[in-house]
Amino acid sequence: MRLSSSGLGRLQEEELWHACAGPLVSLPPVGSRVVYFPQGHSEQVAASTHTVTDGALPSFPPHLLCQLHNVSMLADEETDEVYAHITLQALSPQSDLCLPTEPGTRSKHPTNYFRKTLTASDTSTHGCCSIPRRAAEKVFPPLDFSRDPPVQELIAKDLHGNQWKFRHTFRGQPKRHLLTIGWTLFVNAKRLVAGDSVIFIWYGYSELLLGVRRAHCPQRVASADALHVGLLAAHAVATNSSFTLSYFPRASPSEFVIPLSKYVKAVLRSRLLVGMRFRMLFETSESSVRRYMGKIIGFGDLDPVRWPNSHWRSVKVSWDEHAGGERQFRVSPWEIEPLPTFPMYPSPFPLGMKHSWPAALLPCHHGEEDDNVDL
Amino acid sequence: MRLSSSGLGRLQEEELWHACAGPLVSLPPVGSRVVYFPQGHSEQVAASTHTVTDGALPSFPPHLLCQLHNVSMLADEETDEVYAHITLQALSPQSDLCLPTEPGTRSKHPTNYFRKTLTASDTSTHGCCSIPRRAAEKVFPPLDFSRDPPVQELIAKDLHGNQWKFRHTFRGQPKRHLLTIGWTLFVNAKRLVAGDSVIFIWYGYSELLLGVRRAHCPQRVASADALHVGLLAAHAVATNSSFTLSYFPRASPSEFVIPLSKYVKAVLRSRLLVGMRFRMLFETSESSVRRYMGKIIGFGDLDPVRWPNSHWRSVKVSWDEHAGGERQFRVSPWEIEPLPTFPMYPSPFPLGMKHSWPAALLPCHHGEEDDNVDL
DNA sequence: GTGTCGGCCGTCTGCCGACAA
DNA sequence: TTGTCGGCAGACGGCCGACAC
Repeated sequence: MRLSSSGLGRLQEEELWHACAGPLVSLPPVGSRVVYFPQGHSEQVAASTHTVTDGALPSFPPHLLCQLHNVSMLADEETDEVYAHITLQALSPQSDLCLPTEPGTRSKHPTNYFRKTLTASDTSTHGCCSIPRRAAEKVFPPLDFSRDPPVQELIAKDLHGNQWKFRHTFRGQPKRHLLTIGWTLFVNAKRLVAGDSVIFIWYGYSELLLGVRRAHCPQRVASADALHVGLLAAHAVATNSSFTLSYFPRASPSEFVIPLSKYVKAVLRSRLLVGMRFRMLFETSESSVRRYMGKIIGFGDLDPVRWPNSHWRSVKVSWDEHAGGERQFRVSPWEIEPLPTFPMYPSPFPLGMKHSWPAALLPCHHGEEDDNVDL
Repeated sequence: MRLSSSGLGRLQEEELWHACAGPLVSLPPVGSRVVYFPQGHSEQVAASTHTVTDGALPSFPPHLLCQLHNVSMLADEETDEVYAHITLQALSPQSDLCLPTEPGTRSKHPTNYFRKTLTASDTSTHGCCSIPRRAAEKVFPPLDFSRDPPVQELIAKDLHGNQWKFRHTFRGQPKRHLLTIGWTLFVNAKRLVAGDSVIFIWYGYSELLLGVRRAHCPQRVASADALHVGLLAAHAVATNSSFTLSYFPRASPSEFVIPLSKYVKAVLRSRLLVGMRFRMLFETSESSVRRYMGKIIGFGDLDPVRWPNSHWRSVKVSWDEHAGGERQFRVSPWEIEPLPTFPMYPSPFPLGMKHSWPAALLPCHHGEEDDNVDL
C-alpha cells in the first residue's frame, strides 16, 4: 500500500517507516544521483526468497550511475514489512561527475520514539505489556495521577491507517506502566511473538503511531520474475528509460542504491590498503547503532565470472571480535570507515605490502583517470 | 515451498494443488509445446498487485512458441495460495508446427473430493463445522455407529505437510456430521472467514488431505521487478536460453501459457465470425463448471499500441445473461467454443457481414499461409 | 438435510499484586 | 526498574439440541 492513503501526515508516515526499517537504512533524496548495483539487488532477492538467481545475465557493468526519480515507502498488508519502490533513470556514462551540494538525507528519527522488543510475558496469555517508565513518559500522553490507579485509553495508528486501542495504566507493586485491554487483540492480529518489537511514536494528543518490526524477516514468495534483476537495468539503459525496483531493507542489511557522493568518496577518494584498520556501523538488538572494528585482509571480486571488476563486497576483512558468523567477511568500500593508523597502535601487518585495489571509475571500463573527475 | 518436501505423495500433492486451484486451471505437461503470452502475463501481474505495468516494453511479438521444460507446483506459506513456477524454452520461429500426439492433460480431480464454502456458523465462535452427509461419507473414514454419539479423530495434512486434528462426530437433532474439537484452531491459524472454502481429499485411512481456497485472493506485494515481464521473454529469445515465470491461477482466470494444440485449433483451424454464437466455461461458486452462452460482436486489439496484432482478448463478445460485469467483454479465441448455427435458432445478426479476423500464424509476422502448417 | 441460534458449562483470558533479578 | 509468576474472577470458547428453511 501507498503510505499517503493511510490518513497520516506524509512526514509522520516517513518517520514511522524509517523507525520500522531501522537506524542504518537511508533512502537517497528524490532528484539526487545514485549508484545502483544489480549485483547487490540480485543478492537481496536471493536472500529474501531463498532461491538462486538466474546465472544467464547479460554482459553488463556491475554498477550503474542513475538519477533517482521517485521513492514510494510501502508496507506489506499481511506482515507489515516495510519496503520501497525506487524509480531510477540511468544517466549516460558521459555525465560529468561534478558533485553539487545535493540535499543531505535528513535524520528521520523523531524524538518521541520508542521501540520495545517483546518479552515472553508481553506475548503470553497474561495479556498485558509492560512499558519502561522513561519510554512511557516520552511516547504516551501524561496520565492523570489524581485517579487511583491512573488509567487512560490510547489510540494508535499503524502504517496502514488501522487504529488500535489500548488501555494504559500505571499500577502494580512497584508501580509500572502497562498496556492492558486491547493488547492481546493487537498481538494476535499482527501475529507477534517474543523477540519481535513494537515501535511507538508520539506527535501529541491523538497522534500516536504504532509500528511492528519482526525478529525474523518473512520470506516472500519467490516471484520467478524477480530473479532477473540485471535485465531491468540493461533494458533501461538500452532504451534510455526509467525503471522501478523493490528494496526490502529488512531482507538484508546491505543497500544496493548508494548516493553518488558516498560512492565517490569511498571508491575514488580513499585509498584502501591491505592491513588498514576500519570501523563499520551495525544495528544492535536495542535498535541503536554500534561500531565494530576490523582490518582489511585483501581485495577481490565476489563473483569473478558474472560480475567481474565490481566493488560490491570487494573488500575482504577480519573482525576484532568474532561474532559467530554474524558479520560478513566481505564488505563494500562505502560501508566502512577507514581509521588513521596511529603510531601508538602498531599494525601487525606491514603497511609496506600496499596492494591497492585498482581505482575503478565512474563510469567503469572507460579508463579515465581520477583527475578527470571534477570533485 | 516445493510440494515434494511436504512428505505427501507426488500424485496426491498435485491433486490437492489442482483442487485448490479450481476445475478450470490446467498446467500443460512437461515437454509439451505451448504458446506464451507476455501480454496476458503482464495483465495478471497488474491484477494481482493493483499496479500498472511499465509501458516501456521492447518491440516484441505478443506471443511466443515455447517448449515447457518444467513446472513446480507451489503454495504460499502465509496464505496457502497456490501458484506455479513454469520454465519455458523459446523455440525458433522456424520450428515446424507439426502436432504429434502430445500427452493430454489428465484429469486431476480425485473421486473422494469435497469442497465446502464456509458459512457464518462455520467460522463463528460456536466452533464447529457441519459437513454435508454425502460429503462426509465420501471423504471421511466411516464412523463406528455402535457408539452414541459416534466419534473419531481425523488427521489431515495441508499442502505444507502440516497436520491438523479434528474431532468428527455425528449428533444433533436431526443428526448431522460435525467437525468440533480442533476446528477453531484451524480456522484461526488459516485466518478463514465466511465465504472461504476448505477442500478435503481422502485416499484411505491416515491419508486425508486438506486445502484452503479463499474467497478473496490475497494481493501480493508488488515486487516492482515483476512489472517487466516482457523483458524476460525478450532476453530468453536473444540468448536462446530458458526462463522461469510465476503463474498465480487464483489471481485471474485467464491462462497465459496455452498448449500449442489448443492455440492452433482455436486460431488457425476455426474461423470466428461476427455474429457467431459460442459458449464458454466458468467456475461456479460450488466449484463445478457451467457454460455461459454469448455472441461475437467484433474483433480488435486490446492494446493496439503496446501489443498490436495480438490474439489476447481479441474477441469482443456479448453475453446472453448479463451478470453485472462479472464476465469479461473481451475473450481470447481459445477460451470459447463456437456453436454451429442451427437454422432453428436464427441469429438476429446477419451472418453476411463476415468480418473475419486475419488468421495470424505461428510464428507471427512471417506471412506464412495456413497450408504451410502441417497439421 | 443443513444453517442459525439460545442455553449452558468449563476453560482460559486477562487483571491484580507479589516477588526477584 | 521491569520480567515472571500465582491467584482469581469473569468472559467467552465451544458442546449441545431446538428449531426453521
